[in-house]
Amino acid sequence: MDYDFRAIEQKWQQRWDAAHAYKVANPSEKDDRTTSKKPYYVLDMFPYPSGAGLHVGHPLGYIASDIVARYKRQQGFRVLHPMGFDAYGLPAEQYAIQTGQHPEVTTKRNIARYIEQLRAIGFCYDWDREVRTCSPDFYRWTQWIFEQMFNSYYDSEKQQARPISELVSRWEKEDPTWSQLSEKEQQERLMQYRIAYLADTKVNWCPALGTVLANDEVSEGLSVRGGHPVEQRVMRQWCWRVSAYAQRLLDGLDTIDWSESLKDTQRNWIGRSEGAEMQFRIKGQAEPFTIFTTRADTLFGVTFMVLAPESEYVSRVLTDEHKQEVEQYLLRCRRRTERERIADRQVTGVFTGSYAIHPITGNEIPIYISDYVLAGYGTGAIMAVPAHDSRDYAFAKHFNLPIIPLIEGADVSEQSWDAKEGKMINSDFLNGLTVKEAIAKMKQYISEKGIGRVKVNYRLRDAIFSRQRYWGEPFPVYYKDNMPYLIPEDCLPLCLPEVSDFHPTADGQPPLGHADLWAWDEKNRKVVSRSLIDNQTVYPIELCTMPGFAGSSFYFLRYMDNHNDKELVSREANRYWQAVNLYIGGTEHATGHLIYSRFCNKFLYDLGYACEDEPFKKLINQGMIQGRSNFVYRYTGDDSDGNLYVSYNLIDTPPYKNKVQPIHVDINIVKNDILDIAAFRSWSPDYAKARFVYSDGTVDEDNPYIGTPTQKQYICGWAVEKMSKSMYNVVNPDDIVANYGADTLRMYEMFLGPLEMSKPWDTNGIDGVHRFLRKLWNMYEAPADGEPTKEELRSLHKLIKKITWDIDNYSFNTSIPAFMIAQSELQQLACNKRAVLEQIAVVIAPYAPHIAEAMWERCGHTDFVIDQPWPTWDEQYLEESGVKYPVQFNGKMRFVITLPKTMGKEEVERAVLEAEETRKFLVGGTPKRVIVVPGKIVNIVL
RNA sequence: GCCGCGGUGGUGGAAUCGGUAGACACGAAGGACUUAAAAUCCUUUGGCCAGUGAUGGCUGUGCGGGUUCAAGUCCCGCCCGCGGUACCA
Repeated sequence: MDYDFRAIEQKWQQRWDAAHAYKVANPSEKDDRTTSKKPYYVLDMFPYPSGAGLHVGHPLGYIASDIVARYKRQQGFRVLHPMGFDAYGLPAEQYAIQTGQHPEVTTKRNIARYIEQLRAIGFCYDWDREVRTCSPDFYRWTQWIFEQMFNSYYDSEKQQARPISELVSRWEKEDPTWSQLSEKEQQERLMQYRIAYLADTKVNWCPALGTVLANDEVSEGLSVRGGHPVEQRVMRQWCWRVSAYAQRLLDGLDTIDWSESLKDTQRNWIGRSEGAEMQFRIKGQAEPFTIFTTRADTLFGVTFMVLAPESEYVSRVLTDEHKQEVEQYLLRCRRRTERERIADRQVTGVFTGSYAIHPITGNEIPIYISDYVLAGYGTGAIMAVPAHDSRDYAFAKHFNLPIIPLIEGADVSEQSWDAKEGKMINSDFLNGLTVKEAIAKMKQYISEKGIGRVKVNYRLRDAIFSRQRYWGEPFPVYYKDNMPYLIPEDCLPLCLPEVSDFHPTADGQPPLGHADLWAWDEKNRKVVSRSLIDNQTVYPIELCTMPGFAGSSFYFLRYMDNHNDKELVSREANRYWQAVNLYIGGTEHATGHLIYSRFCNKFLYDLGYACEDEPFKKLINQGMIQGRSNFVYRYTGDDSDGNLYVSYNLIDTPPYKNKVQPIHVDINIVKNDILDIAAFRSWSPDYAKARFVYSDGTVDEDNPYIGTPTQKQYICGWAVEKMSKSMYNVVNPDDIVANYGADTLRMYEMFLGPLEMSKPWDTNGIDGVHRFLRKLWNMYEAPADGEPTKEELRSLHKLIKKITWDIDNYSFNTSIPAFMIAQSELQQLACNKRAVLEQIAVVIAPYAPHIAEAMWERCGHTDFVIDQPWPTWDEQYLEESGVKYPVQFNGKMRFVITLPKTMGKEEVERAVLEAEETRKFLVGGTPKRVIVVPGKIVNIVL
């Protein structure tokens, strides 16, 4: 019978569904980790359900994790392998603005499509555990976590989050000023400590999207989503105090099994730098100002100071004489967008008229303002050492300021010497020391003299948590006297209200400003109409919503216990599953999701809601699947009518050379780079009159040939690009499933190459994998009883060993050839032994579960192959009596000799030297040395 | 600029601990079957050279050095591609 993959896949998907084969229950309460099955948690980064559906790039990681999940299950683990949807976000809302369709409607539709696509591929997800961030029974916990953060502060001594009530009771005892503060003043003070807090911050404002964006949502001054310009603004925003966890986020990296490159990306993003803060007096003022430097050793080379334009020190150093100039400069800085600043690297700045006093020499140092100093880092003020910092150097050259070299032999006439190498000069008591010694000595000196202190700074900033958008989690917050108060925990979830319009309001409020039912009745503890706001018992509710990373920062915990309506996750469920054993997803989340969720998890850990400090024990980044685009080449010569297309092999030959324009062509009308000419002509009216210069150079007006080389062909060019609609190179998994089956898709995606590497999707090779499955299927025509032969067992056990090694090492690509080789060996042996065939079905089940079930059934079973225990291999079947020794002469392989396995080093040497072939290659000479690696190789040195 | 990853046939890739480079698959070429085509099967397939041929020789993993009996793999110095990041003091 033919390999009817459609029937097979449909049948087994239905059977799995009917049997709830992928349902994973938590162990009952009396079970614990020692009595129950061991847990294993395999997680995929949940997708944002876009309108375009899945393309073949998305399932790559899902297939890999599915293989691991199935393998672990067969090894006897209880495997948690859930899937859900990161369903809030900008695209659905942008679409709503354009079309007027409610984002909930489009989101639901998109999710339904995603589920359909995912089901077709045969993943072993337990759909009972599905979560969606936009559903109230999920975002209730998003809001709950926000409330916990609001009610917590970071105790820097204990290095953990603590209830803010502890801080209040400490102040009540120890700080007499506390009780004298008004309620509002107390709230304001507490706000400076809360882990979720409200603050005036400089934000990335994106006018086109009408919202604020987090740093990781902005790249090179443009929004990551949509590519709109972003500018700087100061706004009152909710923030997550991620920076408090900087050190722990850094230290935790040493305890987890992630790729070095991903850890490095996080380390750079956290950006720890050890340095010193130093006080400089301002001439004529009592109060000093503070700068941060990592090069305390260069204190004797300071020739000017620089403040960030937004620095609070600016107002203090303003002199009447320079006031106008400075204000003009500040205005100019404020007007510039981030993008302009990045694009235009010219040195700019202005002198304030004030001077600082050098803390050791007492010299007067001019104070400048320049936007190369950032307000958000360190103290927003620096001491400039032009000889040893390239930015200071450029500034000094521009304003003609003195440059004092501090390192012996450093030539600073053309550029600064930034390296921390060399011996100090011109530096008083530091002279003669190395840079490293000098840094240490100066730190000690300034600490002792009270000039400054040792300080560690982090680049990591707090995360801005407000979005001026509709399609997100509402903040459970209302405002009394302009101060935020929480909606009581037992009133959650605070559901997203309906709005008449998804645009901002006329007065510039976020879309929730259109909602009528959006006021909090404190007395009756419920949401009421805004018309009832009296600021006595009814108050306005926050109009912003939460950002995308709110829900994705903890969803992995919720899967453990997703139907629990009392707790985020029960203690038992959390203790059982603990943390994600294997997390697979793309690198694009390196500095966003993977920082925020580590932070959020650490916070929940501090409060005792999560039992593991790090949420993702092992993480693999799957590579991107790029598109493989095809091109046709339109002739653009002077005599062209715009309808002539030149075959790719001729575009560099006259008369077409440099006179063709590449045009993307839909990859669906190209096969093996040969264009389907009829399809091309009907693809678009623009090409209806297309004529072609075929690969053999003939110009043919209207002969739509395609096929064998005896006929005329048009060869397309190709390139590897991002997979996107506009490049006509999107490949949809549904089409592959329809044409080849899910098992072929799964195996082919793995076959493409190592999971972590980026690679282009090239459908050309898929036939080989499909052919293999068909050949394998044909071997199951009539499984027979009988003892397998030695050779058959060797093939089988070689395969078991290989596949086990591969999955344990996440080397999925190398498994496919192993299956192919086993199939071809067994076919040559004409093997039809049930004992062998059923084991093949068991080990291929993680990769190709549908055909594996059908093969298992053909072997006479009525249960599921996916529940069969993972086999072990027996080395005795792998042993061969003889060893094939490659024999090298001077490192060059000459021949292979087979010798008994039992032979020792000397015997092998003797046997090789006596061999007929050896004499030929010695050509009479005597070997200088013979290297024998037993069981491996022989090398004869002449 | 800095950090990370990569570079192996026409293509995707294999070589897992320094030990036969190119497994496996695609593509291509030739052949079988067929009225024909599709499908299927068989053979060949890194490059160069010699030979009618079996075969043999040289060369070959981005480039240049080095370590080693032996290097795609380790070390040093470059080149190229991809990704991330950037006035972070």
